[in-house]
Amino acid sequence: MRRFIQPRLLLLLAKKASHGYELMEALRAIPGSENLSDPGMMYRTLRQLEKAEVLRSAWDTAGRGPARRVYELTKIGREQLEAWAAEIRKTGTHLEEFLTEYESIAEHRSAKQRKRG
Amino acid sequence: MRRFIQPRLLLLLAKKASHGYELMEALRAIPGSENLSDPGMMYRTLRQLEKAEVLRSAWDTAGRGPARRVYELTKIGREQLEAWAAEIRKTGTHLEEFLTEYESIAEHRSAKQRKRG
DNA sequence: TGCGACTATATGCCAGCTACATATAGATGT
DNA sequence: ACATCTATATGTAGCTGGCATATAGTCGCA
Repeated sequence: MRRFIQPRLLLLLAKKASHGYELMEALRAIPGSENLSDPGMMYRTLRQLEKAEVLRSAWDTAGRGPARRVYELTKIGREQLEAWAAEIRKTGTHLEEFLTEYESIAEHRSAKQRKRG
Repeated sequence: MRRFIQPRLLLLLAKKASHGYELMEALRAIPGSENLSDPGMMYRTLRQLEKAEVLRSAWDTAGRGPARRVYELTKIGREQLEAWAAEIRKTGTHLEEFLTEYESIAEHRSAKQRKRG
């Protein structure tokens, strides 16, 4: 699934507004999404989503450490997330169909092998 | 899922040796794989898989129409397909986890909306 | 026999994406 | 003062995907 970082970010932000660094660490903690936690990808993707009005951001200078750019979902963002969910459901179905097909021929093959052996 | 054309081709070829044009039409007929049926992609991917010794090919001049380059799986190819299946199973799991999470927050949101309304 | 449609393989190109490296800088602890 | 951590951002090179284009054999048919 291409651009899986996008739905992952939107889902995280749907739960709670957050900034790049925190999102990066959150992704790092999700099995199967570790590879999405590259800072380069992160920040560029966030800016791109903001440009598309899927997210909006504001600087947060309170708290400790350097200033953070805090992102939150817009209405478009919530709709986008729903669209992603629909697409991911479809993709999941296609993957299952693939596996069913694969297992049917794989079993066929091992049946023949049992016969031969 | 990146490069989904590869597992799809390998699965088709695991069932039956075939050539580019036929594989293209086969993909076109599989729901969710229509977009993989571009001839440019097809032929390049097939050559690439042959170079990686996942497939082997031979010209077939019998039958009607122009000569066809017929591909079949190698042993490496069958192993590769099995590896793809394993990866796809994993990806499927991650997608399900995503959807479960999404549905939990989506439900939460609509519960709040019902309360408000 | 000439022409269009179909079958078949192949290359060119470019925009966008990904991975990896690097730059910058404020805050914190010792 | 210096290292480490937090935080954001850019540079770049290679790969991928989508779309267009080239080439050519075969078939049906008018």
